[in-house]
Parts: sequence; C-alpha cells; structure tokens
Amino acid sequence: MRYTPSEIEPRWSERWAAQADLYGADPQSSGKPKYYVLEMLPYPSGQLHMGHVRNYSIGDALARFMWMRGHNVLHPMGWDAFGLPAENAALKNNTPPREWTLKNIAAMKRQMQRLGLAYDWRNEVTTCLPEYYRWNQWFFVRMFERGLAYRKKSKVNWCPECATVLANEQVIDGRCWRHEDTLVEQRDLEQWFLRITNYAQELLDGLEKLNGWPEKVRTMQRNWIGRSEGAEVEFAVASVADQDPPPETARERLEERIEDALEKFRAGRKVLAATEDVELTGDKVAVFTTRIDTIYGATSVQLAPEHPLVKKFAANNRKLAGDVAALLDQQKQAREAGDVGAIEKHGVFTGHYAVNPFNNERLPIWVANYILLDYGTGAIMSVPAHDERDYEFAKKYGLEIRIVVLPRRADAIHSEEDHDSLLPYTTEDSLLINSGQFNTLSNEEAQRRMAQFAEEDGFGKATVTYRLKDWGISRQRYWGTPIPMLYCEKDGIVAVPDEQLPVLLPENIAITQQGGSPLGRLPDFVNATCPKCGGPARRETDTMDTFVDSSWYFYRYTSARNDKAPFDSATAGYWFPIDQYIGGVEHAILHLIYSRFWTKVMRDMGLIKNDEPAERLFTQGMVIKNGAKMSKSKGNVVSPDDMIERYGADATRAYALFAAPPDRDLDWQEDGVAGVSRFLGRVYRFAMRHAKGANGATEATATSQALQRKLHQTIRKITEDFGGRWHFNTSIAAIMELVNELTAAESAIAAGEVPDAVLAATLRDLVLLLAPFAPYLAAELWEQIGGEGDLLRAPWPKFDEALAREDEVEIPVQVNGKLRSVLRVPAGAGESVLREAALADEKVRASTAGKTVVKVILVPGKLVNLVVK
RNA sequence: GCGAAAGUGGCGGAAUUGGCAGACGCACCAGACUUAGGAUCUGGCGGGGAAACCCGUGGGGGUUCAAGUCCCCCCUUUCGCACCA
Repeated sequence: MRYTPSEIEPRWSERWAAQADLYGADPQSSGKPKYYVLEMLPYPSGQLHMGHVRNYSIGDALARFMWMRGHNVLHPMGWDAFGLPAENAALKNNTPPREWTLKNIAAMKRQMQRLGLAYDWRNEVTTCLPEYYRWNQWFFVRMFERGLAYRKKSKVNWCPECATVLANEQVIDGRCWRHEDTLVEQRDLEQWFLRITNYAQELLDGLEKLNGWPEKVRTMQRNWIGRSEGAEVEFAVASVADQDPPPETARERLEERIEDALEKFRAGRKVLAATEDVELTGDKVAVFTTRIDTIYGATSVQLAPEHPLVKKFAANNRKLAGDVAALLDQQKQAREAGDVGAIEKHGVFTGHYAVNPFNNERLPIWVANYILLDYGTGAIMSVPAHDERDYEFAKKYGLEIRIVVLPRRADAIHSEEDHDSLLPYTTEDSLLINSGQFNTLSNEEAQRRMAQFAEEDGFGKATVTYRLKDWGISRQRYWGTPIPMLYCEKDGIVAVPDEQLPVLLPENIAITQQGGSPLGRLPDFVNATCPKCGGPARRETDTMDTFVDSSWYFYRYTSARNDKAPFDSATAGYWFPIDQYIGGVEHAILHLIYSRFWTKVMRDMGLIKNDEPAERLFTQGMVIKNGAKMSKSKGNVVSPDDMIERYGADATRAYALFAAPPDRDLDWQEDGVAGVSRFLGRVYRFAMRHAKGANGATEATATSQALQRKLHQTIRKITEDFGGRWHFNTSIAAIMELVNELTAAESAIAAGEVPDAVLAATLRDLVLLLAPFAPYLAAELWEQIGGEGDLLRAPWPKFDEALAREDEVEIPVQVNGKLRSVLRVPAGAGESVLREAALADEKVRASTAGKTVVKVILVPGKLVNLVVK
C-alpha cells in the first residue's frame, strides 16, 4: 500500500486531459456567483520555473476552493508569446521564432497539465497568433483615430543588446530590464506613442479605490505617475544689446563683455544689479516650480543643457557652446549610469538674463547639468535659500542667497549667522518676507495667490506635472505585432483599414543582428498600396512592444475564439472585473499600469463598463534557494520536472504553499518537499486502510468526539484562511495536525471506539480539505472512498460550531506573570470557578506560600494571573 | 537621503485581537520493525542546570498584572524611489 504518485498522478492527468469541459465555466444563467481567478500568463521560455509553480499553485488552490464553494469559476491560461528571446533562439539554433515559440508552448502546457492545474484550455490565448494580434492592430487603429496613438521624433532609450527601443518603464537604473549589464543609450528616433498621460490623473485617482491591491504596488504606481502640483511662470529674456549675429571680431567683443559682466557678478555677488545695458529680446523662458511662493528668493534661472534657448545663446558663443556640450555630456553619462542623483553639479553662466515678472529683477540665466529637459519645462528658477540643490549650486558659484520665508518656529533665529546655519530651509510651515505685496502670507496662501496673480497678468498659471511619460511602443524587432500603419507620399500617415487586418507578420525572414527593423528588409512587406489614393505607400516596419499584448489579454479569455471583435462585451461584462489576479511584484509598474490604462481606453470606447481590470491583486514572494534568487549563473536553479519526478506534483505544489506564507519569499528546501511527500503518504495509507473497512462500531466515545472536534476545527481554520489571510502554510499544517491525530487514534479505531459513520465522514471531509492543495491524491482517494461525481464540484465541508467546541480547556495560571501551573476546567468556566481552581492548585499554593495575594487577574478562557507580595 | 516590509531554535516557519513563545515541517538523536528503503512506526529535540528553577523573540529603554505583539531610541537585511524643480 505504498504511496506512488508516479503512478497515481499520470493516470488522473490523462483522465482530466480527456475531458475538455472539466474545468469549464458554467453558462451565465447558472445563477451561481461568478469568480474570475487569474494568474499572470507566462512567457513561453520552454521551461516552467519554481516561481511559476508557486504562482499557479496559489491560483489553482483558490480556483478549486471557489468551485467547491459553488461559484462559477473562470480559470484560464495563455502565453505571452511575442518577444526577443524567440529571435535570439532563432539566431542560435536556426529555428524560426514561430516554431521555437509554439514548441515551447507545447512543452510548458504539458508541464502545467502534469502539475494538475485546473485550466479551461478551450480559452487558451496565444498572443503571437494572428487571431490574437490582429486585435492589437485593431486597438491601435482605434487609438490612432482617437488621437491616443501618435508619432513623434524623440529621445528614446536604446538598448544596444536588444537593438531596439525601450519604454521608460523598461529602463531600470539606466540599464535594460532584460540585460542587467547593458547601459541604455539615448537616441533620436521617430516613434509611435500611446497617450497614457491623458489618463495620468485617473490612473492616480483610481489607486485610492483599489483597496484589494497591496499598498506597496499602489505606492509604486503613485511614485511612477509622480504628480506634482505647482505653477509655470514665464520670464522675459534680456540680453546685452547686440542682437545681430556679429562678425568674428564683434562676437569676440561680445564674449568679452559677457566675461566682464560675469567678473563683476562674481566680485559683488550681486548679479541682479550688474545688468548694465541689457534689453528685452522678446524671447521668453517658462519655468516650472512647486514653490512659487519663494519666487522673490529666485536669484538665477537654470536651463537644461538641451533647452532650445541654450542653443540660441550658444549660436553666438563658441565658448558657451563648448561648456554646454560638456554639461550635456555629464548629464548623459550620469543618466546612462543610472545615478543622476549622484551627479556633481556644474553650471555655466550664459551671459543672458531673465526678468522675474514679480519684481522685475534681472536674474542671470545659467545652464546646469542637473536640469532635465523632459521634466516640467526644462527650466527652473533657482531659490538657494529654500531648496537644497539650489543652495548647493549657489554656494559653489557664489550666487546670491536671499531668504524670503520665515519659519513659524523661528524662535532660535536671532541673527544673520543663525539664519545661515539653518539654510536652506524648505519648510512650508512659514510666512513670507521680502516678497513685496505677498509678505506675511502663509506658504499655502501665497502659492494660491501668486499663481492667480500670474494668471491674471498673463505670465503664468497653476499647473500639474507628471513624471509619467507617454508610452513609446515602437520596437525595431521582428517578433511582435506589426504596427498597422502606412506612409503615403500624398496622404501622409494612413491607418490600414479594418478589413485588411491583420497585417500578417511574414514567416520567412532571416533574423540577423544588424540594426533596424528586420521587416524593413522585406520589399514584399514594405511596399503597399495607400487605401486612400491607391498610390504606392510604405508600410511601417516597427512592431509593438509586447506589453501591448499583455495589456488586455485577460478580456480575450472570456471569448477567446471570437473572430468578429477582440471579445464579446456582454460576456466580458459578466466576468469583469477579475476577482483575483495573482502574480509577481515585478509587474507592479509595467504590466499593471499599462493594463489599467488599456481598460480605461476600452471603457471610453464603450467596450466595457469596468474602470479597473482587477478587483484584487495578490503579489506572491520570490522563490529563492540558499538565500539567493534562483539563476543559472548561481547554479541554484531547481527544476519543477525534477521535483515532480521525485516527489510528485502534489508534493511539489503543496510544498510551494507550505514552506512560507504566499506573500513572503520562499526558500526552496528539497528535504521539505520530501517531508510533504511523506505526509501525503501517511494520508494515503490511512485513507486506504479505512476506505472500505467498517467494523460495526456505532457508539460515540471520547476519542470519536475528539476526532470530530479536531476535524471541525480544521475545516473552520482552512475555510477562514481562504477568506482571509491566505496563510496556506498554516492551512496545510492544520491538515497535518488532523492527520497526526487520526493516525494516533489508530488503535482506538481498531478497538471500535470510533463509530463507522464518524470515521467515514471524517475521511470524506479530509479528502475534500486536501483537494485544493493536493488534487491528485484527493481525486484518487475520493474514488477509493466512493465519492460521487467530480471532486471539484463536491461541496466544500461545512464546519459545525457545536462539534468544533472544546468542552474542556487548559488555562495557564501565572504568579506575578510567570507560568506556574495549568488548570483543566470545563469550557466556559466563569471567573469564580477559575479563581477557586487556581487558588486551590498545589503548585500555585507552593509558589504563593508566605505571600499575600494582592490582585487576581481572571481572563475566562485565557488565563489566570495572581499578583502576590 | 526618503518610503515600505522584515529580524523568533541548527533551518523553513507558527503565535489575526497584548494572555502557556517555538504549532506544523526539515535536520539531528535514540529506539522498533524489516521483503534494507529516497521505506515505515515510536519517542526526544531553544539555552543553562542533577533538580527546583533560571534565561530566552536584533540591541537598549518604557507602558502593563501580563509584551514577539503597544510606545520611544538604535542596529541589520530586503525591496521600491531618489537632483522630478
């Protein structure tokens, strides 16, 4: 009667695979409450890893539990099948990407089936197939029509290793998200963008309502969207009068004069006054600030090296051009190294001035290497007294530092020196000084009034800026969704008409590592006809970022074979939002922000009604080994196949749930898997011994009552775990306790102390409790004990409060907080019973002898504490 | 630097609400059994001590009859963010 998962499991696996509708959802008319449980779809690398196993074990346990609780469950699976590895593999093995990918999918599907995961494969979604990606194209055209997809030349992140562009979200510390060692370069390219920034505010606001999402993920998204409230203020540019591009000698003279002004400025630290013969040029420079209230303290304006105004200034000034180039280089290097925060601040005076519209002061315009063109307006006003960076910069270059707010708690400030030692102070709990008509206002009040003032006078306004940028989706790669756009000489950019979709990805193509999109080298693909004028057109050769694929795949599951639309709205309306989404925290930003965006766009298109894709999100911890993330380079990768072969799928899955709470990192210990396997063996043998054996006992005894009590306590615990904390490690531990108690009662059972009915009911419930965690063993035993129908649809056991109740409890007795004895009293014993029992207890009396009991703490059901002196 | 989470036996972890610290499992030790197995069963297993008992949840302080749990300070680890104006 050995437990042999290697025989039991494949037998069931085959039976399940033969029933396509086994894990299918019921029709909407079933009247059952719907439950959509979803695990993130894998990239088909060809091999499941332990992270997948953990992810799917959690989801599968939940799905099975919900089925047994009588829900209508949708539990699908698919493949995130486009992406660069397929091209790399093609290069290496000379296999077409499609072939390689489909082969991997088949292999991984086998692994999933071997794991006994309860997916409805009839809804399988494979993103690299035209039946799927045609809808990516369809969505793209819809977004183009709505102005949400646009093309622009911009500075983009370029990974030399991938030979393609990356989205901001795919750059981590200046490196490619797929190539930890590869620095991302900045390049200028024409790219397609999706206007996710249109939804920045809604994406931010929506986070407040996502109470079923981990706070950590919400915070990460909040930071990523990076809203900041402030104001834009326009400064007029004033320059040394000499506007015409001067001949060489004149230019040198101008440079001298600028040097001269700079000299004076340095000597006197009073540039604001050293403005001699400057006059307005008609140019304007807008700065973005979150602290308009400190604008009277501005003593310079700082521009990003790439600011258009800088180009203009530098055109007349070779020295400046050289200096700016150096600054730009520093910034670029810092950016590429990913430590912009650590950059040493450098700057250069341009010789030009900006007029502060609030007080008409002329502030020197500098170029600084820490100002970023792509945030705000690429220009700032520098207020050294109240900003740490500005302070550092002003100290370094001797710029004036002017205090314009006085902290409310200013008691300690008695002199200028005191002030200096406190600088810079950035508090917003202060009052304005040295600020003209705004003096004595609070910061908050001043911010409002000054923005209003600027708006009324037409030189500024309150604004909101976001760190979030539009989503660049063009990729110069082959293995992705072709962007369905055409370039016609006459009609410009034209979308491919719906009836011509999908734009098929050509199959026969030589994958090489040379730059540019591989599709660009296929004349048959590139040369097309303009649908408007019928003339020749050039086809877009870039493909879409694969995150497009995963932004809406879960809608497709609800009607995966639909060839009229991306999905059926009514069906999606029934299933959405996803009740529980489960995956790794590494997708907290990328996938989870894109798919929220996509959902909002689809809602605005009228395809769906929900605002958010998923009601609840669970992010599981990583699977590690010997304290480190599993990786080939560390040689600590544990193969799921290997585990299944040695211990079975049940033991592997149950261990993945047992070894740690699901949200924490899990240290994979093979001995632990063996332990779980031993436990399953004990269950198997116990059940087999009693599956059919009735010995005619009918009389309830203390033992049978104790068994029933334990059983119902276990049912209660596990049912609560599913509804609450998801600490499946303790759920499984509870089943182990139950089984320990059952096997310990073996001799009592043999002695007829446990009625047949109790034993049979216990066995049945034990099998049901096991079903979400060890489905193979549960199915096998279910059959052995004569369970009817499929286990998955058998109702989850109900716990009986009366049977679960203890009738006698142990109450610890402390003397001065130290444990001295344990009382056995009837459950529900009142205070007087406890007091008497405690005082009468021998051990207690021994330790209180010769002392007076000052106080007795009685907590019925918990403990007794005697305070003695 | 900012923010979050965590720190409990040799190891993974338990102790939702302040109430017997170490459930359950691994490893280890002792024993039983034997068709000698990657088997099964029984018992032991935080530290000190012969015992009574004492000590023990990263460190230090505090609140409380009672603290792993609450409060204050500090240390360590992991994760996120980081010139964002």
